[in-house]
Amino acid sequence: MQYWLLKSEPETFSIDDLAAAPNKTTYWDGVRNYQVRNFMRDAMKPGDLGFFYHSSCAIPGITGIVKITCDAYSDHTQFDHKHAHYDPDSDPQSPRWLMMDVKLQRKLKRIITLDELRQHQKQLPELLILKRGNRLSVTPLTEHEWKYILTLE
DNA sequence: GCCAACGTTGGC
DNA sequence: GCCAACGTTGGC
Repeated sequence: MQYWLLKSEPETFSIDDLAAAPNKTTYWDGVRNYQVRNFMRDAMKPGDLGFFYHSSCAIPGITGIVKITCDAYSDHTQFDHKHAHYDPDSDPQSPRWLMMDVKLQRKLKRIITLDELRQHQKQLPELLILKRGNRLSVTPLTEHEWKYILTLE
């Protein structure tokens, strides 16, 4: 069992959008970063849990808990030349980019803000979201980080 | 293989 | 809108 933090811009797709989706499930498309692709390909497994994080917004922070519900599979948007994430260099026989499905487990009772996480940096010294320059849209968390953050709720 | 230019992310 | 950080691209 692994733990993850998944960033989403709420103006594009928010925790409430996920709550309103059929079966509270969506596919996580648009990853165009090799490190994140490799996480999805090599490390993320069905049953893994993730924090749903709102980024690039007024109050960045953790808003919910999701479950990974399948292994990574080809992200179809890479072959759609009308799509913003179209990748003309990806070979359909060997797709470069992957996505997976996530299902909402529950919304948090309240948002655990980035600001609040920073106040607990001593207890979370390796939390990647708090590191300078961290821009990965998917990052792993340790079990300790996962459980500690949940006690803040 | 180096590295300058450029694009993107994301907090503020 | 600004800008620091970082990944990618492409000329050499």
